[in-house]
Amino acid sequence: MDRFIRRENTGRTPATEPRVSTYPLASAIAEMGAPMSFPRDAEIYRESNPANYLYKVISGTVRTFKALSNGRRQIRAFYLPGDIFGVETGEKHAFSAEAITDAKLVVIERKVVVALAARDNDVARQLWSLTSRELRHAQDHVLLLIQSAQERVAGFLLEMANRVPAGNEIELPMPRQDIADYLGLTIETVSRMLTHLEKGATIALPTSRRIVLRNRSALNRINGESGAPLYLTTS
Amino acid sequence: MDRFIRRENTGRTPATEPRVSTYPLASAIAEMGAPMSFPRDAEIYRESNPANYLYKVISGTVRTFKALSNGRRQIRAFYLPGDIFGVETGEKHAFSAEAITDAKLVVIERKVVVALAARDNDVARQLWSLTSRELRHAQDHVLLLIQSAQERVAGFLLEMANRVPAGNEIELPMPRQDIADYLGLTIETVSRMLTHLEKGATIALPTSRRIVLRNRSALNRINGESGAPLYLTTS
DNA sequence: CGACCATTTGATATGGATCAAGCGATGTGG
DNA sequence: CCACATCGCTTGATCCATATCAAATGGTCG
Repeated sequence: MDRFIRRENTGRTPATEPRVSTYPLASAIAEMGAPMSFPRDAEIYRESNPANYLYKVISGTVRTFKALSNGRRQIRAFYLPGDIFGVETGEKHAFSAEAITDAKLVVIERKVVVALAARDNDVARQLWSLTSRELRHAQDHVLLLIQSAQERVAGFLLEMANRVPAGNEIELPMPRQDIADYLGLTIETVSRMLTHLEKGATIALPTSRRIVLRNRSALNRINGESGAPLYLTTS
Repeated sequence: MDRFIRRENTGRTPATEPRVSTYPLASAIAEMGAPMSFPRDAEIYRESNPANYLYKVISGTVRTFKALSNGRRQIRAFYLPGDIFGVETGEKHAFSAEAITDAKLVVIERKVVVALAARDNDVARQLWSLTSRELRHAQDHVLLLIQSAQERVAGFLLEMANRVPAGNEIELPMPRQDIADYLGLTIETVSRMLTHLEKGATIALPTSRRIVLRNRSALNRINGESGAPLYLTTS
């Protein structure tokens, strides 16, 4: 796959989850998956590569994206610890995946999971549910993209805040360029919208990567529509 | 549901498909579904209504959309004859559905299909596959929305042309406003892009609803990236 | 300390929205 | 059957949000 990929010292993580889990997919990944580490900006897989593996994020952040002809890039999603990605509808990946920060993943062969799903309805249902999550996310993404720059940035912040339920402070793992490519804006516009929100006391920016939501209802008001994006966390 | 809905004279359509079909979902719908007619602009279901039915388009065109707070509207998809819609990930519809033209649908209870899926893996797989199609479509939609107005319109025309494999002439069932709401543009911009394409001899517009693709490769060039959207036809 | 990279800030350009009017087809009533 | 109202679409003029181009700032690492 890539020169950056290397197997961990295979000291299996202690099974903190019950052996007969209500989440058989999660257990399967935990028990049969291989831990792997990727340094910052390493490629995990590339668009049009065969989709032979599923990935679960243990630590770090991953982006999936599509590179466009004109050099632009469309980021489809960010995956945080606990998220599963790489579930493809076809034989090939439709997007590329890269580590945004140093990341630890657990990797499991697709065919193992598919075989499991054939025997175990719960696994099948969970796979289907992963696709559903992706669908909901893509639909929310569409909704974001038809809004103004202000609204998109507000929506993005709320989305991230919902995924990291750690109060009102978010540590953004990704650079401005990634946010811009996710929102279909330029980094300059993203930056301006953030400083504008800061001037309005809606957020604070202790550092460029750390964002304090000082007025969530104002953000929700800006965001207007679109309801809480349930998002891609493994239940 | 709605005052417009009325059952057909229940003369079942003759089963042209083999009794033991390779598409058990399609047969189930054909055999157990109820035919219904909707006049132009009739509501089929509304956002947040319980999602108790699946729908298959027999004739006519359907749009699904979300109404936004500011009066705007985001059209998610157009469904043509043969397409199945109404498959929801949750208990409630996330979008509303309306007939764009007079439309004949076949309606089947969700729980019937779900029960069938529990026994028949093929049905389950087909349901999953419907979600996958929707996902692919939503992803293609995202890709459209980050492009220029020119590119979006070109992409839309190619998408429609791929779905109606009737040569180079498309009969658009929807008004400009629907196209605009699908592409996140205004009707004026859509109109301008079309006349611009016409002036460049890329398309012809015998009537406002009828579009002749005179130079598909030029359209593909404008569209640039994004690969053929496989789209939502029932296999 | 100095180089580098990410981010912010500023000045200007531009694509698409908005506002407004005209046009053509369709349907209705006199 | 024609005149007129209506509706969907196109065309034109102007405005504005965001892109683009350019430079300054700040933070990080050798």
